[in-house]
Amino acid sequence: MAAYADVIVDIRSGRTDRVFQYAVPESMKDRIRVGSPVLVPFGSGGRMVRGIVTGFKDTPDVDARRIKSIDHIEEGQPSVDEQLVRLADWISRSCGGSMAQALRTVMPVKKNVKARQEVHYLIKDKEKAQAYLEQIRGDRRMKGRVRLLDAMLHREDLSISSRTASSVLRIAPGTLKALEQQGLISRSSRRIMRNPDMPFLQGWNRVELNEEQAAAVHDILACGQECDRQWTTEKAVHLIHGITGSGKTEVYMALIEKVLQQGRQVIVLIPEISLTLQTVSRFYDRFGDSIAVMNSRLSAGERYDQYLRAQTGEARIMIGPRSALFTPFSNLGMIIIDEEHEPSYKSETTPRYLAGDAAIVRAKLAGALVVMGSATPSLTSYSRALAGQYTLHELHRRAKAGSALPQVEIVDLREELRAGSRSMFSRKLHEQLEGCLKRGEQAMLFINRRGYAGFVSCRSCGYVVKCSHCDVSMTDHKKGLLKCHYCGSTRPMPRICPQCGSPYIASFGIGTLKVEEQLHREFPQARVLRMDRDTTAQKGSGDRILQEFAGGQADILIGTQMIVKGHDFENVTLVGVIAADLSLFSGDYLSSERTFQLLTQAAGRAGRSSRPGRVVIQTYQPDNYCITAAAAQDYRAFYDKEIKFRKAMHYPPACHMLMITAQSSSQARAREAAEHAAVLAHKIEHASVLGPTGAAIIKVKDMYRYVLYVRHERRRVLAAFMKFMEQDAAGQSRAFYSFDIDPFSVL
DNA sequence: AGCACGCCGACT
DNA sequence: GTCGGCGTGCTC
Repeated sequence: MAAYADVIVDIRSGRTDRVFQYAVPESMKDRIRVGSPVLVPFGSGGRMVRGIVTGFKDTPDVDARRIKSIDHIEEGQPSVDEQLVRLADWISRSCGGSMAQALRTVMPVKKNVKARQEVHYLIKDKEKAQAYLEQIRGDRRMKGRVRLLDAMLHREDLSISSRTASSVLRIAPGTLKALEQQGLISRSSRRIMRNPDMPFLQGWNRVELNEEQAAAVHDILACGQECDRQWTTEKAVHLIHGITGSGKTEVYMALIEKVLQQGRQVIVLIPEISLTLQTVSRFYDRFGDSIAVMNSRLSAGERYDQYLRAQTGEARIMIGPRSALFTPFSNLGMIIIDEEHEPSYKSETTPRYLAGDAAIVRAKLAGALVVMGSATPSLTSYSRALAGQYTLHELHRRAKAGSALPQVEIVDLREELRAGSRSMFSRKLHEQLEGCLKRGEQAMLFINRRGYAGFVSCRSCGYVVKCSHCDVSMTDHKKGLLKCHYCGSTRPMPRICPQCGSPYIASFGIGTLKVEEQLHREFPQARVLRMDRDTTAQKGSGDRILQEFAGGQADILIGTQMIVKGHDFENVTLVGVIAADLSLFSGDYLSSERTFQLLTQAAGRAGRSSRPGRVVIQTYQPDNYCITAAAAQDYRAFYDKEIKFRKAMHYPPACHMLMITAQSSSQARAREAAEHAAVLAHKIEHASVLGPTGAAIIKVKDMYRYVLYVRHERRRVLAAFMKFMEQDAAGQSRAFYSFDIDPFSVL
């Protein structure tokens, strides 16, 4: 073992963001390794600080007399996997932020002091339990009990650990207690040792794969075998582009099964928003409690338990949001990223890593495969797949027998206005809603409130005011003034439409509440549920609304984008998009992509079972390619158009962009700081600099904000500049800088 | 982040 | 003459 260790000293400052060399005392040499948490003397006075070992060397880099010794290894503190230390190094270099910050993001949370005992519950009498289950099935107040008994009865040993019951099945402690008191289950602290070699796959709920699905599974596994010989990105990274309802989840499950059979583990990333009971229970049905679930709602202790389950091999599948990427599996075989295009796969705090890119790095370190899937892949991923960097798999057919893609109609709202229809429901949508209600089927109304900031458009011809330099829409900035969020140019609000001369030009804003009111007026008999940020503020209320709707307790569900993400409602035959344009001109380069994704996903909610689905998309831009392509569920048509636009405008993925925001309570100082950053940015070779300009909302919480964009072909160059700026800024406290690298969701 | 070193104003 | 202000710089 080497004589010297590289240690990252964990101090909350960018100034010490480098390794410091320490001597390894003889007594530690057999125990210390990369990732070990250590206590080292740092600075004058021999003050002790925490650190993480990131590497070893035989020779000192500096005068050996200056090198101190490691004090001790912090036993009991969680250590970091060697692979994860290297992943942290990549994150720090490619996404900005200090190495200490990167290490903190890949590290497990601090251990909970109290040791956990293994409590198990066992079904006492199988027949009795089954009879009781049938008796309460369908009772909505007994949902937890049904879930629990179902799971337990499906297990060979008729038992379940309390940990699995609460974290995977979300069973309340009271439910367990009640069933125990009824004498149906018994509590014990017996430890069931699972034999890892035992066939543990239960095999129920398995679905035959169709040809397309089977082919994708086969091809991916074949690439996996080649990767075992030599790992390459082309062979290891797979993008499944499958239309809504094409059964991507079944493909994932088949893959997971195979990887588990090889004795390797799987990480499944899903967007935070779809970490619902429905999604997780699907996996649980198939794989039982070899599943661990990460969730932002878990406490630190619970989270650590999930880590432990993964580390000890008790769990072999980790399902969770992007942070699940750092699960310390020893023999990781596959990382699955569901709904790959979702914005929640990018960290919104430093380090701003992209789960997809980080997954590829982790997979490379582990020799594992990456499988990304989406009905609407991000432009970046799809362009990489077309360029041959990833292997592309296309699923063109809906998996469920008899289910077809819905029939989509676009309603031109300009025509509606001309025909004298002033309601936010077009005649077409009104008629469809009526029919839907009459047949006792359900409808979803989707309104994208994100565009609330207010773009300016003409109600008569659909004209949208755009910036002449940037080809993005201008937003209603303050009274009478329009502004471009990219270059900062302004122009006065036109009184009449510059295109058709109509006076019906105004900024546009509409919300879910308005839709609900209108619905009550036009369909007083309909039972309506509303789901948006206001109604889901309470923990668990989102799940409740969705379950009520799934249970048929409402006819119409109104909501923002949160209702379109991956929920399967069998009885929904109509989807209405109130104003498709709302997200189209929100003022950033991603607005088209986001609109297309939302519309495609929304349309995909209709007709999931055998009854035919219908979709009505209302818009002022019936000819816009985002809308026509989404209506036709034609991803490729959208992609081809959009990628041309991005290339022409030098927007990602044609290049990378760094956004620097300078903030200060003094407007002059904020502007100065942004200008200072711009001067420095201009020195980067092959970079182009946009701005600085005042932020769209210049003053937030009494802080003035100026933004600057730096474009460069290489992300690393931008990350390095960001690091430099962080340290530069720490030295001169003229203003406070914050940074973001593309893709940014909102500007 | 801490802590020492360092070079200018009001004090026992 | 000295105590101490916190500006600047370093920490293996």
